[in-house]
Amino acid sequence: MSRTPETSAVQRLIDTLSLSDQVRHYLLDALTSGRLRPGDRINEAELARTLGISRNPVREAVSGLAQRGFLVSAPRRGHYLRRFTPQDVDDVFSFRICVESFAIRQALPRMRPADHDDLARLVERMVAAARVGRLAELHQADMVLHRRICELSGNRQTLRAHEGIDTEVQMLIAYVDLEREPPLQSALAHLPIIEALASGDVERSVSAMQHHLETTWAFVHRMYGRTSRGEPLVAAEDAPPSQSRRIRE
Amino acid sequence: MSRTPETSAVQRLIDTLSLSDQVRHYLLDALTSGRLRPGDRINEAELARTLGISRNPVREAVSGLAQRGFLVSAPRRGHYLRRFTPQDVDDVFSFRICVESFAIRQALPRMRPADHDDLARLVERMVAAARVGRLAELHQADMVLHRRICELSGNRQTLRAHEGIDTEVQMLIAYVDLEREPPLQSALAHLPIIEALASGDVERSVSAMQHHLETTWAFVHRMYGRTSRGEPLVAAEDAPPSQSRRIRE
DNA sequence: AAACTGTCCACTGTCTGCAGTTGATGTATT
DNA sequence: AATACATCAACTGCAGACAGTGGACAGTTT
Repeated sequence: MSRTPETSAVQRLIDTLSLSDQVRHYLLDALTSGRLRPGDRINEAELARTLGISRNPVREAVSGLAQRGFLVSAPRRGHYLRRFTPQDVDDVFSFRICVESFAIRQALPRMRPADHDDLARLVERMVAAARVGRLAELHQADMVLHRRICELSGNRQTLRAHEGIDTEVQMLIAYVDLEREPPLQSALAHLPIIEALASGDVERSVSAMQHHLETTWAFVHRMYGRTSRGEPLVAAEDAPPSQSRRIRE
Repeated sequence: MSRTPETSAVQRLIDTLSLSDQVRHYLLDALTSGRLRPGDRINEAELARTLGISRNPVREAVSGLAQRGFLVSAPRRGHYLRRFTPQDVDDVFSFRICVESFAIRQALPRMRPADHDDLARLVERMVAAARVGRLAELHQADMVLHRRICELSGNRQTLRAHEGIDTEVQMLIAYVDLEREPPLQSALAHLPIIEALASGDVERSVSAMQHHLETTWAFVHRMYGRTSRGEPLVAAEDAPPSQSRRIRE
């Protein structure tokens, strides 16, 4: 049996997903990559045609993302990517600090040497990627590092919450990447965190994480101070309903 | 024009929801009320027949709840309510303490006298309900109180996270309400919290909240120590996939 | 010219039907 | 009797189609 390259293995895994799951990933990527911009509506029929499938899987994916808060829905008028306000940035990042600090507190006592090595390798990857300007790889490793800490906490609720936060953050920065933290600085900013973790000092680790997140927060906030000026900021969560059918029971 | 009672107004509001939204609420109620028990499978066709609708709205609701983690899905074999382990209890409650503490820190500086009165009235309702043994009303007010604090934080992420936690907690206690905290004690336990909030002392408020949640945590944990003994505890998140179709890119 | 009204189109929400898979039941084989 | 295999019913995943609504546009009125 001929060995297939890694991408094919991944591809085979993807192929086993239901169509609605594939659409969900497709849309999540569109959201977090900036291909879909705030205010953009999702045309179910058109998307279904584009993907070569029927509308049902599309609807399931879209409706699920709306339930999770990544899309807003206007009854009878479809779903769209909501707009972001400076307050959204503050909400996400302040909550993120809360969650990731908690993750560190739960993770650190459980961490073994191999885990510390893992994190160190991730930072190395970030630094290397930053040096050669591979930004995508840098941000990928960045995301993995933060998620890894949540995984190490062993708390499913924490990990789940982080998933949502991470998606929010990626959506926030997806379409305003005008000015980011310098890559190398961004990569090196994680060193104090893993060093503090390796030392076993919980409070120092939490402080380091908070400092790092506050820096990122400030960058994102600055972008929103500029880019969102004058735009209609508040998402239309209203919309008058209409029809009237009821389920039995 | 004849005035309709309040329930009709609510009913009219529900009627304006799409069928899938109605099913979603129906299922959430089934989950949190204990009508659906851990391990129970959801038969889409049967549920659709019961509700007198087609399978599509049912599928959308079910798939959304699965995406939010309230149901586990086994490809080609349907969705079911996952089983709960003692660790799930610990995960939920420790994270809940994290979130609600954070909510207090953000909410307290923003609270106005009217807000404190609001919370006080809720506790009064709880005590009154506890005295006359109206447990449903007690727990309802309890839930509203905790959510209200998250609302007062003004942080959408916090509120959203709390929604998930609250659902998890209700699912946890829905089918094991063998021994709960005595009603009156449960109601009175909230007094120190709102008193501390009224005094404006953040740290004391957080401590009071943590103490209260740890008490509840201990009660729920004790129930799981007993009831889940011997049962298959771990949810089946595995299941071998099969088919292979792909969306066009 | 502005506001109002009627018509039309695009899209969502829902329904019915079909194919493929899964798990179960029954049968044959050792 | 136990195991392997074939058969079958039930259910999920998906497709295609229809009805009703919302918004746009044009025509009419003041």
